[in-house]
Amino acid sequence: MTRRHNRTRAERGIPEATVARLPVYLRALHSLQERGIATVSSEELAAAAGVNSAKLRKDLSHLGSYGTRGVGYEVDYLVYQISRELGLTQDWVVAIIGVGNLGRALAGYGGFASRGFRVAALLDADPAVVGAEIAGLTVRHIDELERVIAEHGVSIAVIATPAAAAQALCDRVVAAGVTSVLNFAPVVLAVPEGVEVRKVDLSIELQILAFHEQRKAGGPGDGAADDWSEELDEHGDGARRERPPGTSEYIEAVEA
Amino acid sequence: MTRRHNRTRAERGIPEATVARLPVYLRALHSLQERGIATVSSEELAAAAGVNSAKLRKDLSHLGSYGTRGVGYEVDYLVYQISRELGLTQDWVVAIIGVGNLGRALAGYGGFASRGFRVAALLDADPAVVGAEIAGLTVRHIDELERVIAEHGVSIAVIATPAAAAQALCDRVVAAGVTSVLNFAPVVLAVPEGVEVRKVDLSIELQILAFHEQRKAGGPGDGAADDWSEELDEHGDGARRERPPGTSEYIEAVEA
DNA sequence: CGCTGTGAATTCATTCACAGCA
DNA sequence: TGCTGTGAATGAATTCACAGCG
Repeated sequence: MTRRHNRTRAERGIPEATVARLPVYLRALHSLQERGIATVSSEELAAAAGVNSAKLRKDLSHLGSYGTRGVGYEVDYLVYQISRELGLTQDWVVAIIGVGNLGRALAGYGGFASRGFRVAALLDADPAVVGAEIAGLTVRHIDELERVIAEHGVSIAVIATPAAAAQALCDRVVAAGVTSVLNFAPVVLAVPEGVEVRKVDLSIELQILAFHEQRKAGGPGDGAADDWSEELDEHGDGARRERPPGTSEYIEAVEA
Repeated sequence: MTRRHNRTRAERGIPEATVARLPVYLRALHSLQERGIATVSSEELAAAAGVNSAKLRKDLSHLGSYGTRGVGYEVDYLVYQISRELGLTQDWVVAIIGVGNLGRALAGYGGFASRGFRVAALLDADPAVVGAEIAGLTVRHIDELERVIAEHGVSIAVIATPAAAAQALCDRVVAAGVTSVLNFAPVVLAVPEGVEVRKVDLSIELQILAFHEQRKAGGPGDGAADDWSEELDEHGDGARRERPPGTSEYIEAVEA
């Protein structure tokens, strides 16, 4: 099935880097739609998306030839093509696992409901929160995970639990047939071939910012000696720097 | 200042891709520390971090020669070197702007406090939330933004407001001297040269997952016709697909 | 003419494979 | 011997620059 007429469609496979930018273009295009703009040039759209125009054109060329030379792109048409390419013309059923602070924020997040993503279930292990109604859904107990996934036909699981629980829950959702996972817990999840995991990690983003911030201030270590082994001796075997090391995992990513 | 003795340090500049992975290595190393493991090979550490060992070794080689041939890396030492490189041996003062669901989740997030990041202020525009105490901090009014930034020496701003407010607030924090921004609002922020912005966008992550999920199911469009202009005629100029387009921006990213 | 679409050139990142040191 | 550290090889992404079409 699929591929009926192959007009100009690039054969197989859009580069990952391009896929990651398509949602950004889509958002910029929606914003143009709202302002009633019907046509846009690569230069303008690129500016709105925060990339340069050559990159934008190359990205779009991977989807096909959807522009008009000398004119630009028709906004509505491009919205449709990108949406279709991203799979947003169909609905995806999402379950949120872990209804702590973050889980709640996600459950109430407009972005989920608004464009092809339907949050169908919230799950948690804490009896104090099971049964509560959040964002119009009743929180189910984690024991019901497999049943809930089958019941609703969940295809994307969002993991917003503490680090310690994440891998076991991931294993369970995968065993139950889910092949896409969005992970907010600060662990590297191991999954079998064919399962896609994406990770959102606040701590990592901050650390990357810190790196650049430090670089601006002039090189690493700022004041600390570069030679460590000598200091090790000073301190005995402990080898501690400014702060004592954290007691446990970096982050406990929310939990009710 | 800085660069005293230049031993084996790679001259200037660690690749971005490497910087983005250092926090992952660091977390894996912390986990090893907790388990009392003193030494680790590139193979083991790479497995824990979810990368291959050649990549890990090359990444670490950008920091210097911190391993021992035939043995591996000393965990404590490597933790210190990576921390220093990332700038985690000093404290960074963070302000969270927008105390909606997400802002609250962030304020309570262990990862901020636990490793060099100190949340010093919460700000919001909503009078109903200003003055409230959240995670041990009193929420200040957004009018006080500049004062609060100066007062606490904020160097990283976290923007967790609705999309519409984000750019204006970003301009203000930048004008107040902040050069690192972590943006949760679904907009592309424009900033002057020298200011670093990182973006966390839940909607984009989901869309990328949807793309891969769709690909597994076999090509885009799944059932929808590929030729669109004909359908355009059918529908008049509206050109709407399955769902009506969202009313406004994709996402309103939280707000009290 | 003004713009898109795209080969060619370049830069950046990953992987290979092994020399060299502990 | 067993590992790290790294040149060299490969592959991916970006950018350049312009041919070609509306």
